[in-house]
Amino acid sequence: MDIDVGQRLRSLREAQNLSQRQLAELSSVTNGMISMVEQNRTSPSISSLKKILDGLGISISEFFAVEAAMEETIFFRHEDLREITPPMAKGEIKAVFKEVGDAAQHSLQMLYERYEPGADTGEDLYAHEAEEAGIIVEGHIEVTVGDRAQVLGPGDAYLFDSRLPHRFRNIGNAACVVISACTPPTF
Amino acid sequence: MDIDVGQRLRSLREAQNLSQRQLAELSSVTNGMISMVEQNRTSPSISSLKKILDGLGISISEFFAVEAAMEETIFFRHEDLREITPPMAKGEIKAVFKEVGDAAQHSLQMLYERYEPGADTGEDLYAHEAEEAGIIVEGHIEVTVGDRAQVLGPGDAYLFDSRLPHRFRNIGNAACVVISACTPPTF
DNA sequence: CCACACTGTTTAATTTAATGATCACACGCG
DNA sequence: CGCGTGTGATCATTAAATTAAACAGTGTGG
Repeated sequence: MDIDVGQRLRSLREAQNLSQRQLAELSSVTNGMISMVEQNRTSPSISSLKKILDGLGISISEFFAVEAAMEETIFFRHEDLREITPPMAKGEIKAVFKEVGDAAQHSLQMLYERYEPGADTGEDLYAHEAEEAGIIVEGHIEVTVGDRAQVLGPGDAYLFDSRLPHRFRNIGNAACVVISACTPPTF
Repeated sequence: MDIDVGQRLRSLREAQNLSQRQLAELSSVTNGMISMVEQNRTSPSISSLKKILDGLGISISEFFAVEAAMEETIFFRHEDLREITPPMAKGEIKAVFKEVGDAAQHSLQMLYERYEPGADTGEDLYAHEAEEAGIIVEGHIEVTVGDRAQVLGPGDAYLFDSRLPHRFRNIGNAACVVISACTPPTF
């Protein structure tokens, strides 16, 4: 599932009608290297790739932006939701999840989460650029995001950037059910 | 607006409680190099960075996702959710929504939807590429997506591409509550 | 107290990327 | 043809990434 860096770089350059030498001038790298990279004869360092992409006016994150979307299954019975509860937690987390072999690529993931009294996810830090949101359906739960904490009850909601460290703790004495979503999936 | 590759890599590794050597084992690179990269003493090649990120289970594109806004509203009391019920529907739809003036840009929208008996959204078709998912919390509802229809109950879920025409109808005699999410916002 | 396992860092050798110049081909023009 | 200028690819050299092994620090337990 590798992206062909060389191929992609070449088409980006050609899309701007630049020659390897012109781009080399804009990028402060040599045309020879651009040639090598486009042929995948060398794997450029991040710093070098960044120089080249600067010349193209493209950011690294844009360069690596990928897209894919194929679907089939639409409806999911509750017993078909995939159990993805982390080992340490009291409670359960179930995901709306397509089993389709290798390429189950979605931009949205929906979770059913049930936290028993005392459940604690611990601090979590996801790398992925994503947003995470949820609505409390039943019970109460303490949600900590970054340095802010709050106890939420039925109907309350949260929405934050997934890269912020976050933590869920059921500090009450009844189970708590949360329906949450994040984008993109982090698995 | 460079992101600190080394620092970012380190926090990602630590978020998974991995030592440099453990990650090295998973990544097929040496622990020494991981040390160097984390200190920004070398700029890894794309292939090397990819190996390392493979060991962390994250993709290059995810890695380069840019840092963004931090200080924002995170928690939402139920009475603060914005009412966005379409005029014709029986029931209500409330959105987790930030009022912040101009730049309320999110990739995820979370909805609390309540359908009274007889409620019917009618056919809906959104032009833009997005995904829509939901989990039924209470009651039953008939969900039609494209040419497929199904009656879902508590705990059941759905997930589909927003470009498919879709429709929700409460054909029972009790209210139905659905928590749903879509990405990106469609308003 | 010493040995052991673990952490991250550093050093020296090797492999590889990156440079600057050259090569080879194509096109237009006198 | 013969020359100038453009393209991308290639060759030796240099600079840098990468390796493998050693170094230094922190517990932990016999």
